Amino acid sequence: MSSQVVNLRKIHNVCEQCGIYRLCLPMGLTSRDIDQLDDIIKRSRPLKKGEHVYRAGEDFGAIYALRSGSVKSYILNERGEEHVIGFKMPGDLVGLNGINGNLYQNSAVALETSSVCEIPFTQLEELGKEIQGLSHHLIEIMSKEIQEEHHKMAMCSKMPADARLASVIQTMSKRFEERGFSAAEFHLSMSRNDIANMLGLAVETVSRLFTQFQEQGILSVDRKHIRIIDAKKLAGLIRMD
Amino acid sequence: MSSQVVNLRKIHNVCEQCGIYRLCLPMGLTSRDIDQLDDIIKRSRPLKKGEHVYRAGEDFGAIYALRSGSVKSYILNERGEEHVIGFKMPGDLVGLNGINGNLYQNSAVALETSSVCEIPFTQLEELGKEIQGLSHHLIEIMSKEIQEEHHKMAMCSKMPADARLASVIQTMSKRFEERGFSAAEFHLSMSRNDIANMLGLAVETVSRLFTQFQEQGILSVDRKHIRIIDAKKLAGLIRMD
DNA sequence: CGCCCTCTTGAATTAAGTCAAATAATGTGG
DNA sequence: CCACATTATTTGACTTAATTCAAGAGGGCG
Repeated sequence: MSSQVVNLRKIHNVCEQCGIYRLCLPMGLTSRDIDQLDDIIKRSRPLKKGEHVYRAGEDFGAIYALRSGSVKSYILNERGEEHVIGFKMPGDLVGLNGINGNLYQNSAVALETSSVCEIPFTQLEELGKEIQGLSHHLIEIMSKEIQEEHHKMAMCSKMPADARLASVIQTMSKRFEERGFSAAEFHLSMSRNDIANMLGLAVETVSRLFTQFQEQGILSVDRKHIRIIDAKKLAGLIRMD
Repeated sequence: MSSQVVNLRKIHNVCEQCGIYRLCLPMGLTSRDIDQLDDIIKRSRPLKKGEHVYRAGEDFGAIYALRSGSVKSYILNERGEEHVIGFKMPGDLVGLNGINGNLYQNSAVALETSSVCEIPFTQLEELGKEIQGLSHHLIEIMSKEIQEEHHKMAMCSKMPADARLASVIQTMSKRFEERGFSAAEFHLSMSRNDIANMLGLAVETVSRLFTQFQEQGILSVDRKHIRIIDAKKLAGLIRMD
């Protein structure tokens, strides 16, 4: 019955079962350490499309690892208008912005049925003292997020519309590939509006660009299903103004 | 001679002498802890205008706390064009982007004579294990940087040109105030070009806007010296498209 | 003192936005 | 499961904010 024992061990250690743990917080930890991390993580029922992981202004208590599905983070301005910050995929952490000031500064909403692991932050920090490398890894993840924001900033402020959209598609493609999916063909969970909003463009512009990319033989677009036909041409569009 | 003892203690503890340590990494630490932090920090000779703190692509070894002066961070694209990410003031940390991947991902250059404290990162992490709150504080600083990047993103991608410039001026004003300087009157160390570049605008546009703000009685502008005449009007310009 | 670089200003151009309307998807209650 | 209401996407025509191009003014530094 040793297989039974192994199974029980595995059932306990949900992180190691998880398809994307290599992209997530447990990355680089030993089996034993993952076990400890596992103990503090709460797994919530799946969120339905439109349900929030957390909302701006709520007390910060935990960061969330996205296990499946996808999430959009956004802020609302004084006039109640939404501004999309970015899209998260399985393995990504959301809520890191809430650490400073102990309040979430943005909101995170499920774009499709999604499940998240809740990681209470004080417990995570406690654990960081015991587990070699955990704090460091968290800091690395945050450093990466800072890099990515710099990249998005450079993109948004100085690239023409077509280059911005091409860049988003290329980034999505890479992220799908990292997660073991096809880099050439994937499903966008966000609306045209969300994409336009994040890029600082009008929906109409994004729509026209999708049409144009298709006419130029760069993409094949069927509603939210995207197929990259000519990755070289796509990359060639990505340029500064 | 107790005053002499105190002085020697103070000479050793450069951080506590430093006018901006409350905005910097030592924030929230005890005197004793600051002392330990002090021990690992290297203080380099002042950088002259145009000298680099670090360059993109160099091995990551340390983060830098800006002690005096100001620094611009930027990236170069494939074609060698510069893209300004942001401006740093005393108390700010630069180089956090290098943690992930162990390479600096952007460059940081002095905009005027500036001095920085070099904080070797592996030693800082070691110290984090001993000093209660140090790791947490670093994580908070990074969280704040993520928040700020989100803010800049929202700004750059969806605000009209005048709102972007107004926002930068307001942010600068707040940051001067935090550092004990006048919120109403200050000197910009960066060029019009740098401001335009960061905001994704043409230099000409920024120049015209400065003129316009002056005509509207919002600012008084004399080259790089800015005086805010009507902070309410300035704030009123900050809006989404 | 004069050259160079930054900044400013004006005129013409253009990329992207707005407005309007048709079409396609999605969801909802009966 | 269908019919209708609602929302998302696409397309076209027109407008505009901001850019580009061109040229002149001002400052700072060697």
